[in-house]
Amino acid sequence: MGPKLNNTQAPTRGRPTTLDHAVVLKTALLEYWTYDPYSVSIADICKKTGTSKPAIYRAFGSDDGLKAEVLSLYQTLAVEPLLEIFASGKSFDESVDAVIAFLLQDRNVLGIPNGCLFVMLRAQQHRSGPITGQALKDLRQMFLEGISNWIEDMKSKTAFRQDVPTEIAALFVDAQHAGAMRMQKEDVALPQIESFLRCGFDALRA
Amino acid sequence: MGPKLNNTQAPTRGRPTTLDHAVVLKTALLEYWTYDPYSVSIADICKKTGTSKPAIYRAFGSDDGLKAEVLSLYQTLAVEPLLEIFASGKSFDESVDAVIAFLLQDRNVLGIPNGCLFVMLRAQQHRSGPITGQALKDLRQMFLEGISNWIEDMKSKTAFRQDVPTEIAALFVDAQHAGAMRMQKEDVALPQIESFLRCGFDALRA
DNA sequence: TTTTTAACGTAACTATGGGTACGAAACGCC
DNA sequence: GGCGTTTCGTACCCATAGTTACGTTAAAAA
Repeated sequence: MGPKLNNTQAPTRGRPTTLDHAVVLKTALLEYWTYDPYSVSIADICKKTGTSKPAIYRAFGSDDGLKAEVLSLYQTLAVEPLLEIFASGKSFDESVDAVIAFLLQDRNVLGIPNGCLFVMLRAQQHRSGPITGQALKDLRQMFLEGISNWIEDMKSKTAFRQDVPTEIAALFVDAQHAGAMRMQKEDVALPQIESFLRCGFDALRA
Repeated sequence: MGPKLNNTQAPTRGRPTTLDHAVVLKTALLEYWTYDPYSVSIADICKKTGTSKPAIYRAFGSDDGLKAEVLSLYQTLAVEPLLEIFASGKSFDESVDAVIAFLLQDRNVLGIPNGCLFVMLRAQQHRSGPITGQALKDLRQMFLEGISNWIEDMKSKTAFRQDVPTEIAALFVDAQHAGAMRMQKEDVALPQIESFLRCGFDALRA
C-alpha cells in the first residue's frame, strides 16, 4: 500500500529511486518547525530539496501523508526524548531540572528552530487532514499518558501533591510545556521562561 | 485616510453606502473565532454577509485592515471585560472565581464560539500583516500589564505570593488563560478546565 | 536486444487566495 | 434635468495551493 520503502537494498525492477526519502522528510520537518506547517507548501519543499512535486507525491501520497510522516519523525526526535526524561526514574527536582534543560537548550547552537511543532500542530488541529489528525490525537494521548505516569510515580514517592488529581495535573504540565514553547517562539527571554516553568512545577511539589 | 465612517448621519454626496460596516465586522469576528483567521477568506465573509469583495476592500482597505479591526472589536468584546474583572478590586478568591466563570461560560448558550481569538492570533503571529501584527503586540502588552496590575494589587493585600516576580507571575497567568482557551477548543470537559485553572491560581495564592 | 517495470520530472489542471478595473447606479446640488 | 460625486458589484487579474497526465529514462528480466 505504502510507496517503496528504502529498507535494505531493494530487489526492485524498474528505474531506481533517486529521491532521498530521509532528506525530504528532514527538510520538511525543519521548514514546518521553523515557520509553520500551513505556511510551507509542497513547492517550497521541492525548491529546498531540489526534487519535483510528483516525486514527493510518489513517496508520501499527499500533503496529509507528508505531514503525518513529519509528525512521526518529530515524535521520535523531540517528543519521545522528553517523555524519556519523565520516565527516567529521577527524583522530582532532577526531573524538572532535566526537562527545563531539555526544553530550553540553545536552539541556535543546535540548529534547531524555536518552539514546538507538536504544539503548533495542535493549535491548528482543525486544518489537518485525516491521517495527520489521527496521528495528532494519538500523540496527544501518548503525551498526556507519559506525563500522567510521571505524576503517578512522583506521587508514589510522596514528591508530588496528592490533592490534585493526576488527570488535572497532567493537563497542567501539558499547558506549562505549551506555554513555554509558545514563549520561546515569541522570543521571551530564556531566564523568564525558566522561571515560569519553575513556578509551575513548584506548584506541584508535595 | 480611513474610509467613510457611518458616524452620525453622513452629509455625503454621491451614492449612499449600503454596506453595513458593523455587520461585516461582526460576521468576520464570528467566522475568525469559530474557525481561525487564516482559514476564512474574504470571499467566505462576502458569502456570509451578501456583500461584494470590493465593498469589503472599500471599507477595510485590505485583509490586514479587516483582521485588525476585528481584533479591535474582539478586544472590546472579550479582552477588556476580562481585564475589568482583574481590575475590579475584588479579593483574590473573588477575582479567580469571576475570571473562571467568565472564561467558562456556556458558549453554546450565548452563541459564542469556543476558544479565544486573541490566543489563536498570537499562535500565528508570523502570518499577520503589519497592521494586525502591531495591534497584536499592543494588545499582548496591555493584557500582560492588566494582569501585572492585578498581581501587584494582590501582593499589596498580601493575598499573592511575594516570592515570585510580578513579571513571571503575569506570564504564568497568561499561560493559564491560553491553556484554558486551547483546552476549550479541544473540547476538554469544563470541570477539568476549571480544576486546571484553580490548580494554577492556587499556586499563586499567598 | 528487446521487453517489462517503475521512477523520473515537465507541464499542465482546478480551486482558491488577495486584490482591482471599470461601467452602472444612486445620491446632492445647481 | 444635468452634473459631479461616491458607492455599487460583475468580472476580471495574478499568484499559489494541492494534485496529476504523460512522455521519458534507467534499471532488471527475458
